[in-house]
Amino acid sequence: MVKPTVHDIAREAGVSLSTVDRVLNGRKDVRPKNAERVKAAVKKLGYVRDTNAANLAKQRRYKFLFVLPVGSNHFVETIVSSVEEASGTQIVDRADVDVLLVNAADPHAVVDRLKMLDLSALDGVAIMVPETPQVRDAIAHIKSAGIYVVALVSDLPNSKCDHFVGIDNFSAGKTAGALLGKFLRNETGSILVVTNSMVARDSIERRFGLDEVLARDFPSLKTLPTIEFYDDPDRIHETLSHAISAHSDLKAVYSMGSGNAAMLDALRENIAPGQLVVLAHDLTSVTRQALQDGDLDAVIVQNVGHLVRSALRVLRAKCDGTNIFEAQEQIRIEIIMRENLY
Amino acid sequence: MVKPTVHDIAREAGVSLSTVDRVLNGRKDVRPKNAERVKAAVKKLGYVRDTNAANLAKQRRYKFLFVLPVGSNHFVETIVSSVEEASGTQIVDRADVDVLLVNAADPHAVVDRLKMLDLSALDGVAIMVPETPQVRDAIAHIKSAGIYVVALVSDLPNSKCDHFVGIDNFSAGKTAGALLGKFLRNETGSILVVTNSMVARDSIERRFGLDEVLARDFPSLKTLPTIEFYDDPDRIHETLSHAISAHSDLKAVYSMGSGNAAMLDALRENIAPGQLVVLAHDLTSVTRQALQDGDLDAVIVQNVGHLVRSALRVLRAKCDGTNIFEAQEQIRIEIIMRENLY
DNA sequence: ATTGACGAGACATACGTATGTCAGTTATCT
DNA sequence: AGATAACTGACATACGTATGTCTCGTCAAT
Repeated sequence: MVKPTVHDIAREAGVSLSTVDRVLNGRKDVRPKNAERVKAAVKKLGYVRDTNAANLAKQRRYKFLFVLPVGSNHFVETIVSSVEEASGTQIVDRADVDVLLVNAADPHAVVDRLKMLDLSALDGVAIMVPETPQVRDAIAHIKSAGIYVVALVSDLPNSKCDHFVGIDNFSAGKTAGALLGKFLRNETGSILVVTNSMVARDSIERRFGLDEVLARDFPSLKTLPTIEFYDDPDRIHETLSHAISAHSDLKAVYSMGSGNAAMLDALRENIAPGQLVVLAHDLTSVTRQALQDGDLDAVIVQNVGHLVRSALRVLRAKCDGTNIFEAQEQIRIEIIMRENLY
Repeated sequence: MVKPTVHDIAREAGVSLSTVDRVLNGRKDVRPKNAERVKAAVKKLGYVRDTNAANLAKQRRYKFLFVLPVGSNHFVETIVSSVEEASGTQIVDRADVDVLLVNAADPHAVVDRLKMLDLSALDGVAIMVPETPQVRDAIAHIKSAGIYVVALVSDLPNSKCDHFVGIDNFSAGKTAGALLGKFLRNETGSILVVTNSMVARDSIERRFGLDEVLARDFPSLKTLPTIEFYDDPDRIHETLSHAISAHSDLKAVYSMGSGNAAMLDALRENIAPGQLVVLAHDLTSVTRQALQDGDLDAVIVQNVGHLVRSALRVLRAKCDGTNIFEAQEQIRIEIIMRENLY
């Protein structure tokens, strides 16, 4: 049983190769009746286009762009280096991949940068910025140019993206809750929740998930109101030491976002090692070191290499018009401790 | 900057296309001097063979085989269905994938089945059986026929495999130890360790890892000698209920291998839900349900889809003579709870 | 001087698909 | 009916690589 080719289709349908090509590539100038016969032949013979041969013939190179937020964010740095790593892999075969760093804090700046893109030389964009009305419009504009867009890390539910590559942050929060609950089995006390900013939807969703699990399954643990850092190390030190002295029953700290370096510093200054359970998100040089040193009990992770490769695979599939294999593109919520660090 | 082709190499080296082809494909009839010039040109222009075009021209289809143990093993079932799922993906493009089930308990039977293989119609094998001298010889035989072999799940360190696809079981055991230690924070007591058989190297390595972490980091927890089930449900019930009554300070059960269904049944009969911390390996229908029901606190997992796809990617890369991307082929030790179940 | 082995080049064909040209055939509209 | 537009097929060329055949020069051994 050998794979059928366009020639087989042409023979089966009783039309010429040109007509088959016209049907397959959605060109005009083909009678409905013949189009039907070609489609029937495709179905009957189980023809699937040989994407490699097609791309070879098309001499096509894809151009993909990652739009990422700049800033003092270690997580983004790991994404950038994963993108660079992935360039030179089978995945980015026949594709050029670039990274564009934008100031995500300023929606207008983001949109301005997006407007400057040369859309004619672009096939797909993976974008990681908070969703604002301006951003939503910019994405609509990009998409109207026939460019595929996937949301990365943070979903953009109101923008018409082709795909979301990232974890479900509500589940991530629930996972944090379950982990804290099990780490504090049979204990009573309160949990400090910190993040850089509750404006980011990620933090909001994680907080919801956390509260749901703790309230339902671990009622002896109480979560304190979220403390926001606003990227200010001084504020981190001050608020943390204040919270620690204010809550004598404090049992754990859960950091939902970035700013882990300063937070860990502040913890080291104020409490003895191992006194509190400490949980954070994302594997960076900081959290990695903290796991090694025992300053963090566990980190909730979305594998960045997987994230980047998945985004590239999805964009390629969209461009090639092939199906994506859902199971492979599912980003898992991983729990990393010192012992299963990679 | 466009990708150089064989034509560019020929021009650069001042030889004909045929000569370039002879050098690139290791054929004879090339003067050393010319071979050098071609190699220099390849390096200078940064030529990399277009694998897709090459495979297209070669009209090549690869044939891969998964050799897996039969038996009442849910884990193997998940592998088989992952293999079937993956057939029909980009990964197995230009490849046929088969599964061969063998009776791993009988090394001679395994070897007999391996000897019956038509090696001329085979390009790569992913094999998951315990390593015995007979198996080692059979693998050497397969390899001597120019077929690539990767070890799956259990490493075969004394066989000359091309790759190992699976987790480090020593680290997996350490992860279990850390998890138990953190789940039983501030508690004192003993931990029951069960498995089907300590003959499998996986179990031995996991046990080593477990003991190392518990002894070093959690000295208040004591591990009991490993109980072996030998695939006997009655024995599971009997030994478990005996162990539970014999150790009044029992705090946790860690199941290192298969046989989880019967073990969970036995636990449900003998103890109240939530009384013990329960840990197991591998995500199957059984452990999945037990996580949902709260009968298992966590499962240590090697993602089976990833496992299968990695094996296929590695085999393809070996056949194509391309590099494998290590970071992508690293199988991670995942910790799954009800909240991050996928 | 002849033979033969080896090294090298020129050229052709193929893989499955894309795409263009051009001549020729229908269908549709006035 | 004639003009026009819509459709169709035959054919060629290309993508980058593989692989075959045929030719020819070189060099050493007979």
